[in-house]
This record gives sequence, C-alpha cells and structure tokens, in this order.
Amino acid sequence: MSTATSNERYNAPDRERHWQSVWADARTFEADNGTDKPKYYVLEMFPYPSGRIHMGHVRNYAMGDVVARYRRARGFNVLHPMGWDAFGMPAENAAMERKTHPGTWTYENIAVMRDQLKSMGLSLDWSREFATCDPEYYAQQQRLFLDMLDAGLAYRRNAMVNWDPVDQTVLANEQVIDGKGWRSGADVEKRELTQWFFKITEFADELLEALDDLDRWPEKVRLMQANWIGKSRGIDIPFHRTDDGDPIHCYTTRPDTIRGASFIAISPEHPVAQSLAADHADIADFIAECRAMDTTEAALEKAEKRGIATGLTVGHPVDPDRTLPVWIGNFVLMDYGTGAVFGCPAHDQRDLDFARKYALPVANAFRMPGNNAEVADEALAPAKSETVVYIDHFAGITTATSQEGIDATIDWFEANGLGVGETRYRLRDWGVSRQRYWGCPIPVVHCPKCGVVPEKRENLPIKLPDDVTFDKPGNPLDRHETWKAVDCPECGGPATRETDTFDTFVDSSWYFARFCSPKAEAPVEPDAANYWLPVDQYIGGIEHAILHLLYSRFFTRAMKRTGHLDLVEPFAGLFTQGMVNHETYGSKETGWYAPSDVRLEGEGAARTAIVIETGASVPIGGVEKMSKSKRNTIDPTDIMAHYGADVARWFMLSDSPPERDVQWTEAGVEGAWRFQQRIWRLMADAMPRVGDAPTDKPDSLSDAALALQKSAHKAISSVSEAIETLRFNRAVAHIYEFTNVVADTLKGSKQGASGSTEDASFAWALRDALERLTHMLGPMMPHIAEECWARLGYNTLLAEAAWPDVDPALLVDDLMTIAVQVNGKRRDELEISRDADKAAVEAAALKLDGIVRALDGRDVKKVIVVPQRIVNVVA
RNA sequence: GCGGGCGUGGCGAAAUCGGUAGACGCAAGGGACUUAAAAUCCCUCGGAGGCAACUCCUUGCGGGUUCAAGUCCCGCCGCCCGCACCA
Repeated sequence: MSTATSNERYNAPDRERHWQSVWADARTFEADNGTDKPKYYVLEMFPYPSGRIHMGHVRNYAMGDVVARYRRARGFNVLHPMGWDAFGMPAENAAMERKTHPGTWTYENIAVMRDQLKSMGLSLDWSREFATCDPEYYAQQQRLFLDMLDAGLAYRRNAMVNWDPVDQTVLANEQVIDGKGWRSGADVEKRELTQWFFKITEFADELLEALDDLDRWPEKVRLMQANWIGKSRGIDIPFHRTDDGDPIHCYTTRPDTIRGASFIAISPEHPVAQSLAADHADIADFIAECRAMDTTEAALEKAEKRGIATGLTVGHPVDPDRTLPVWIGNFVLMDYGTGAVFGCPAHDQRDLDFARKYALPVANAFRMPGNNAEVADEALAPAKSETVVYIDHFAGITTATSQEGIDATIDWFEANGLGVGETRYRLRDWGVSRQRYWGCPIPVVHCPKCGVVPEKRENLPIKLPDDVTFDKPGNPLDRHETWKAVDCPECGGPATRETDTFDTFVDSSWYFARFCSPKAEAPVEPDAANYWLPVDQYIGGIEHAILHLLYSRFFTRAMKRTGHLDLVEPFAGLFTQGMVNHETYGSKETGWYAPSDVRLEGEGAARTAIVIETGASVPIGGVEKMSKSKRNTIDPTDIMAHYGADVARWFMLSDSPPERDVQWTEAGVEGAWRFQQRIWRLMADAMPRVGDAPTDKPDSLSDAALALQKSAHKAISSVSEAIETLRFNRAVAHIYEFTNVVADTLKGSKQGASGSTEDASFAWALRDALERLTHMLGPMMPHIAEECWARLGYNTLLAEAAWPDVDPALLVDDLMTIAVQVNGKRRDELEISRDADKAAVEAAALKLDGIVRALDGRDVKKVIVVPQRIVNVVA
C-alpha cells in the first residue's frame, strides 16, 4: 500500500469496489444455520424491483446494516438476507407499454438493483437471495395454500368488489380514484364475485391480545393494529316485526340509548330489503341507486344520508306501547354487525340528521347533569367518563356510559331475555383473489362434476405460462385455453384451472421464514426456521404498519397450525424509519424541476431557484417526500459514484433520529464527505506518531495517554448503547466527538525523546484510540474502516473482528465538575473529588466566588447536595 | 368525530432518572495559509445589556407542584400521522 500524506485524498469509489470484492471472495457475510454463537436475524423489508433503488432504500438498508455489522462484531451468528417482492401490477403495465414479458422486465430490474445494492457495501448473505416470482418460491406458497385449505384457513365465497369494466379486473380501494379506475378512467362498478379468502378473523382476538407482548414494536404500530382489528363489546337486540313477528336483529354498543330509539334502518343489501324489492318498484330503484353509488372514502364522507320507508314497523323491545318504522338507509353497512341498526337521534349526530330530514321523532334516553334542554341540532353525546342521568328503564342501573355501565345494561337485557351480548371485530377476512397474470397462481381446478378441487401436491408448482399476450385488457390467463384446460385431479375428467392469482401481500407474508432455508423442498425446514426465527430486528416503512405486518402475523400463526413453524410472532423487534425528503423546485403552474436542473441563488428569504436551461426563476417549494411526480429525487447511484457509499450511508444516519423524516441536502452530503476525508487525514497524520508502539499496554500511562484512553472507552460505550437502541444519529455524534478528541490530542502533543517511556505510552494510547475509532466507524462506513484497519497493520478483516471491550473503571473520572446553584440558578461550578462526602461538597460550594457574590451576605436557609450531580443553595 | 404523536438557536438536533439547556453536525461571520481559488487550520456564533467582570431573558402560550421543570400536573394554541357512515 502506498504511504498516504495529508494531501492525498481518499478515493472512495475505488477502495469501496476493492473491499466489496474482498468480502464477497471471503464469503464473509454468509450465515451458517446453527453454530454455538447466539443467533441474530436482521431483516429490512425487501424491495419491489421497480427498476432503480431510491434514497429510502439507502436509508433503510444502511440502518439494517449497522445493526447487522454491530451484532456480528458482538459475537452473534447473524442472518442478514435480501430478496425481491417481485410479483405485481407494474410489471404487467410495463408489459403493455413496452411489449416485453413481465418476467423479463422484472428480472432485468432485479439485476440492476442487485448491482446497486452491492455497491452500497451491505453485509448481506447473497447466497440466500430469491424473488417471489421464482417458481421455486411460489411452488412452496401454493403448498402452504393447500395446507391452509385443508386446515379450514382458506375458503371461497361471494364478495362485493370494485370492478373496472374496461380493464376487466378487480381494483383495490386505493386504485379507485373519484369513482373511476386509475388506469382506464372508467366508472367503477360494484360487482359480486366469487373470491378466495384467508380466514384472518379466526385469529382476531389472538392477534389483538398478542400485541401487548410485542414490547419491541413501536406503540404507534400496535395501536394502529388494535384499531384495525377493532374489537367491540355490544349486544344483538331482536326487534320483532308487527306483521309476521319475525325479528330484525340490530347490533349496538350503546344499549343504554334504547329509550331514544325512534326508527330501524337496514342495509340495502339486507335480506328484508331484498325481499321487499321484489314487490315494490320504488324500493328496488333505491337499492339499485345505492349499489351504483361511489364507494371511495372521499365520496362516502360527502355522501348524503338517504333512506326510504319500507312501510314495515317493529315493536320497541323495552316499551311495548311503542312501534318503530323500518327504513332502508344507504349508510348502513351489510358486512358490519347485523346489517341493521336502531336509530337514536337524540344521542347520535348521524341519526339526528337522518331523523330531521325524514321528520322522525327525537326522544332523549338520558340527560346530562346541568343540561335539561331538548335536543335541537346537536346530538347529546357524553364522553365515556361523564355521568348521565337515565330516564325510565335504566334509572338506578347505570350511572355512566363507561364500559362498566354498558356491560351492566347488556346484563339487564340478557336477564330480561331481550338480547344477547356479543363481541364483534372490525377485521374482515382477507380477500386474496386478483384477476391478474403476474402473480402466484391459486392451485385449484374447477370441475363440472366435482366442483372446486385442490391441485395434487405432486403437480406443484402450477407455473405461469410464458406465452401470454397483453394486447387486450383483462387477465391473459383467462384466455389461455391450453393452460386453462386440465384434467380434474379428482375424477380425471375435463376441467378448468383457476385463473385468479394471489394478492402480492401473500408473497411477502412468509418470505422472512423462507430465508432460513431458501432452497428447501418444503416451504421451510423446521430446524432452520426454529433456529433463526423470530426476526430479532425488522426495519421498514410505517406504511406497512397494518397490512403487511398484520398479514405476516396471521401467516405465522397459520403456518404454526399447519405444522410448518413453531412460533406465532414473526418479528420480535420492529423499527419504522422515517422518509427521505427534499426541497421541491417549481409549482403546478411552472411544472416541477429536478434538483440537478436548477441553480440556487441567494440566502434566507431571498433564495431563488433558476432553471439552468432557460434562466427562468421558479418558486422553491416545501420539503417533501422524494417522488417522481414532484421530481425532487436524488439518484443514489450518482451519489455513490461521486462521494462513495460510505458517505451516502453516513449522511443517511446522521442528524435526524431514524424514526423521523430526514431532509436530503447537498451541504449535508458534503459535510459527510469532509468527515470521511478528515478520518483519512487523521490516520495519515497519526500513524507516524504510532510508529512501533508497544503491543502490550504499558505499566503506566502518561496523563495525555490516560485521558485519551478514557475518551476512547467512553466513546465505545456510548456508541454501543446508541446502536443497540437504534439511535444512529447519536452514535454519529459520539463518533464526531471522539474524532475531535483524537485530533486535538494529536495536535496538542509533542514528540518526546525517542524511546522515552512517556512517548511509548502515548504511542500505545494513540494506536489504541485509532483502533477503537476504526471499530466505531465499521458498522456505518464499512469500507473506509477496513482501509484504516489495514493501515493499522492488520491483514485480517475488520468485518470479522470482535468489538472492543470497555473497562468500566475508565468510564468514571476521579475529579468531576458539578454545578452550584443559588435559588435554582446556576452561579458557579465546583471541581471536586468524585467521592467527596456531602459535607465536604457543601463546604467547598459555599466558598466559591460566584456563590459568595450571589448570596450577597444573605443567610443560607438550606443547602441541597445531590452527590455527583448538583448543589443548590437556598437563601 | 375517535385514537396517537410532536412543538427547543438561522437549520437538523442533544439533554429519556426532575439536577450546568443548546452536545454533535450544517449554515453564517471574522482571521491564517495562498499570486488567487479550492482544500485545510484557528476564532465567534440563542436573545438583550455592558469596556469588562458580569447581569437579565429564553425550550409554543398561561397557570401549578418542587430546593430545582425542556422533562411532572392542569388548561389553552399550533402542526403532523392513523382510523372513520363501525351502529
């Protein structure tokens, strides 16, 4: 290696390629299934192969890599794999636009992105890589499905879906914009289709209860999942029809409002409504209108509450003298509760609006203390903790609308035979059928004689056919006659393959388990899976807080029930990182300009962005998530080619706490780059002073050497703690601080007489400090750290070296500085021995100039001494 | 509407046990080196006052608890996120 001088710059791109190939050749990061070391499984959410990596990936994978490299150095057997979430619609869209096959497009993207990830220098075990579109992967997914079918965890039923009549496919709710298909622009219809479902509701209560034990998950994510599962305790109350006595069951969580009931509203899809439609044209019309209604959230928000009277009446369950009219309401959901509700206008705003519109009566069920007014335009809705005074039935039974109060009213209904308490969930079963080509085929066959028949396991995988065309809308599988035509696995007669494929969330619901044994002939190898799982640290975006993370929790339970796994929770630790933002340049009017298209001028409020090509001035907009539409993206490849991967990683870990959004700035990257060069110069300047430092710690250290050693041990301790708690920004700050100490120490020291004891102890301490600094840099800037390691004379790899030990004795100082306050205001500080007793501290504090001056002759009333922390003199 | 989070310098942020508010970085200003620039190094850097020693103010706003509050409690204001015809 050449001898660097202070002027020589560190050539990051060149050295990074070198170390990447060294790691690859040594197979440094390939994990063994089972060693006597403790295991640690680090996983970042695998990417969709869209074509190029973006800064969000860089941030995500940089964080995961810090954890992986740190744990490896701490003696763990680390599994840190990478793969591709490779099925999905963009590949089909690309196929339509570019006339390529979705598979070709996907695998080409994977090749590009793999190279990009490799240039980041991540400590990944590439030998375990797979894509979910590999037949070897989806074959095992089909096997899992058949097992789940056997276990009753998968089933088929009719369901209402968003149907795009032009593209001829089901659309997810997110793909319906203003009632129109996002691609075709066609009016979306509601259509009833037979769909495959996974029975996630089977585990509703368990998925909810187990959240309490996920103590290394963000509280926010656990709350979001709890809300999504939406457990509620209520009661099913039958209201009997006055004509034939048949009950209409209404579900409510507020049985205490029964006195205020003034009508019943049923869903347009309710069986009673459906049967009335046969004889009444106006009701049939109303139902048809409701069905055509736009179902997007935004539209529902604005949608008018409308209804039609059925002419039916029911008896009031508690008050035999009263009858209530039955209405059909467009706001009643068939798939929540019983599809029927009783309206209580006095205490529910929506019911009140409805009652006013159709002139229905309004009756109070209770009054709130100090409020005896009749309900006018606003419903009387108490907070859960507020005490209310009931009228009639519940007078004396409940005193509050708390859960205890509600439970008491439920008991009352049950005791009187008027209803049955029920626990309900908002969570619905997971519909997984998609009318798409580029997904995992659902391995079943439709036989005219035997009905729906599961494929035989020996016929798996049911592979996607390659000869498909995308010149027509709809699912190419559906018009592929030879692929569709099969013999029935049961009777051998002519039958048809299922042409729906799985939702791509199925693919990502168990990939973490597959990484344990990616080549296995079964979905997982139990020994490998039980060794590695659960994932110790999972890192990804908050946008997956519900869907992916809930589905994975379900799948793990399903895989336990079907005998594949021996655990229920896949991710012991979860971390959700923030986004990468950038300023925007331009506006809707001027169009948006990429950061490389503009030149920035001026400062503060006078800053302007000039379009380089035209010289036009455009507005500088807000700091927003990097996105193609606003063109405020920075390509990681450019950054890595220019500054190197270490710099990109370092900047992504600096400054902002990892869970918060970080702003990408040119100045910030340059700061990271300067730091890298500074490390390089520091090594170059310090190595001559290290010279032939003794390898063993000298018996006694000079003051300077001891001070440096203490700083080094404190820094290692702080950085370790910061990494373990995933506070990477603090780890970065501690490294900066320690780098400053080493540089200052070097500058402040003079070379003594050659061979002197003092000089030898300094050389030893300096060398030790540089080694420790190198270790600290390792997880974050792994390439330059290897370079420093080599420079320190090692011919081993830092990536395989053990994290340095900390001597606790070096973390404490004998002398310490504590603040001294007078009446709570700092007036001076005291340097005193760490173990000075209270009396000594008090005496010394009262003698300080600043304290004497502040007291100004006043009597001391009291002195509070908190040893090793503070003294407060009360005067 | 329901649930949750956050408000600290010009900026990103530290201070997570109630104990010196602003570590560390960025930006900015001044200086050294240089023919010059870049790079590098040194100094200043929350606000106000003062020649200085130093004093006063300061963690969204208003109260409170405490010897001591960015941190705990009560009440406001603002921003962000999630869920939502959920009965």
